[in-house]
Amino acid sequence: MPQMKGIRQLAKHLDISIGTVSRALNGRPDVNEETRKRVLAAAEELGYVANQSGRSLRQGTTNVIGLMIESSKETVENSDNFFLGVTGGLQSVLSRHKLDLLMLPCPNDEDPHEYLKRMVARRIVDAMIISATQRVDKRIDLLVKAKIPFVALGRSTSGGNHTWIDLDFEGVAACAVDRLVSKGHRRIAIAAPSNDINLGYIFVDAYRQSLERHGITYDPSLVIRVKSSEQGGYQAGHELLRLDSKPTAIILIYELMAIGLYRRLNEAGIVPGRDLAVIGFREEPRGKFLQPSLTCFRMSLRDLGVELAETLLATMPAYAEHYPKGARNTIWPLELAPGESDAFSLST
Amino acid sequence: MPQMKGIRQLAKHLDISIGTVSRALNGRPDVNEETRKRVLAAAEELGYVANQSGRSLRQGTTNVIGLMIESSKETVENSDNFFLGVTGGLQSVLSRHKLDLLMLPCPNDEDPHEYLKRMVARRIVDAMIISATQRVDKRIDLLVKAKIPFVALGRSTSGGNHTWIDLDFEGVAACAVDRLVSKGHRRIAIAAPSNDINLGYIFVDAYRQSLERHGITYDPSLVIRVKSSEQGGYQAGHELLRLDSKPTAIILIYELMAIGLYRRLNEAGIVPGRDLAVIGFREEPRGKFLQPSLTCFRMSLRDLGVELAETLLATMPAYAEHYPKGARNTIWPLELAPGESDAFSLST
DNA sequence: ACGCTTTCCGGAAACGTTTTAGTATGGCAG
DNA sequence: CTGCCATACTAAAACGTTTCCGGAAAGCGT
Repeated sequence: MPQMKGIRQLAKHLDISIGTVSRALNGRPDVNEETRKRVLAAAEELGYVANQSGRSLRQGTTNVIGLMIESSKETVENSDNFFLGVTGGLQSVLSRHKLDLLMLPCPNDEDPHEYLKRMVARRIVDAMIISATQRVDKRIDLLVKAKIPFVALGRSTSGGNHTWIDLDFEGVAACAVDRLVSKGHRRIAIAAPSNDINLGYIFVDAYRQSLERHGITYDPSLVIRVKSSEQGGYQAGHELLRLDSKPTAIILIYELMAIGLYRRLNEAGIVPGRDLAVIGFREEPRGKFLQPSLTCFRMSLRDLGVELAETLLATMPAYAEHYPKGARNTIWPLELAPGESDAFSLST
Repeated sequence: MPQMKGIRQLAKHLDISIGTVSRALNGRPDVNEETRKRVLAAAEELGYVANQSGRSLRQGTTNVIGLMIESSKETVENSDNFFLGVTGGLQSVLSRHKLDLLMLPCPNDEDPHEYLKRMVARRIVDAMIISATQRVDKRIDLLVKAKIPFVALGRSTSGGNHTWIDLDFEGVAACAVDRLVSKGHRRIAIAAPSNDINLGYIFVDAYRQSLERHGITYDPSLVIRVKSSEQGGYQAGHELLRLDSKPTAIILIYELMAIGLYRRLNEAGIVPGRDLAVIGFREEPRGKFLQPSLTCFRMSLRDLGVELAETLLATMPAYAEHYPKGARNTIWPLELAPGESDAFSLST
């Protein structure tokens, strides 16, 4: 049996109808257990696997979950192992339901909305996970209209109340501010991304609220808008040094900024952790490689992937029974990973 | 026109046959230019995109290229932005041919060979790029037998002479050894991965040959087999310190090892670049974040992606005409990125 | 007017699968 | 013996598209 042409060949080889073969393979009830065994054995022997095109054409389903990611220069530099780490957790859940994960990398010269539209129209996935959602994100309306179950990684105001999971920026900002204030700092700067990413707004808002909770008035001049890169960090250090009334602490939203900041501080003879308290955001993959080590926040990418998968399955009618999630929106916590960079204290 | 059910609706709306609509959309010659314009306009207006299942069922092609990656813990920690970086280059080429890229992440509890078999049987991709090839890799035989065009990222001895691209480990090893020898070093250690990955063997072989070219006899005790992780690097530092006749330089195959090595050296009061010369392998994303900065090697991930895509297209009959590549195997060069960690010199 | 080619389009088959409807068989109660 | 249900199967329709084949209309040289 060199060539497996399809289910027809398999049926002929077994001398039964193709309908029965199909039902046997798909675990349908109305097939003799004896027959099923024979079919399964023959399929295994001949290496038959159902053609996905024919299958999904007929039943309108693909058993594939899509994870849309962007490969822009900035994403590559800042997300790093993020997606790879998350996929581990995703798959550990999805594989239990015989679902496969496909990563859809949006070309960086193409509009993410157009890309997603094309992928959706192709009907290659049953459900989607989209990441890096913007404050207003057309992709969400698209998915809602196309009636494709999805979860957004990152909150958004688009498309009514869709399901999303986001990192606990408020918690992180509050924890960082609390920690710095408890060390006596009053003038705390923050380096935020200058682009339109949602994270920037939320983080700075939370930073502001945390300050005010401590009775510290929010000073807009301490919010330094720079690129989310090493250069941005350098620039942030530069801006910081030019302020009339210098802050004694700074919070960085991207840990990549830290390297640039350290460099600029070094040029000025300022030592992080001794002359200025520095707290970063995400640990991986570079936070702990700096000298002095960066105080920052940590989370389990794998666990986040598990949560994402379970949330997604809860939105898919065919699987929802196993995952009766109440909450449609989840705030994912991060844990403080203390380092040396915020050792500088004003308390006596 | 709320619901687009398919080409049939579109044809009815235009009052022409579905055959003509299909030919118009696919750019076939035998259709009036006037008609084609009308069809295109209507398709755009109604948001019609051909259902991929029906399409690929009929013509046995999907216009999708698969990139198989592994999301094992080790891959996540060491590959980092590697795949995301490469996809940028891949897509810049593929999109010119209206090909889409799909990343197939193999669950880390599943045998890569079984996973690939399933994906291939599904006929969801027209061609494949596989990565992290082993010395003997069953996936290659599988793809050859299934007659699926593919390129392996990493050389292998399986499956006759298939097409592959690999990093220039020989060049890197030679460059590192030459550089260290020129600074007077004679006892040069190497920290290599303890698992079966191809890279380990090739790299150490090249290291050995480079040494012998300089008339230095290869000393197996200087080859330290450790895990490709921070802990591995720490372990390597430990082993190094226990050697009777201590090396004056060390080459690290994974830059992630450097952080652990630095830590162990620091405990022993040894400063990299002053008391011991250290050279790492890949720069991104952590090499330059260390203090003192790590001398290591650098490459353009995007360019590598472009090369991969062009090589793959050359193996696909439908596209080969545009990419008449001669060489089926490519060694991808890396460039030295000097840092401070190998400043230690024995020359007078 | 005729035959020929070219241009354009409609009809229908085909891709591989799942699923619906229908059928033969046998058991069992009436 | 008849009617009825359960079981296990077959036959055929359906999914949406592309492509082969044939044919109508038009152009053109004779």
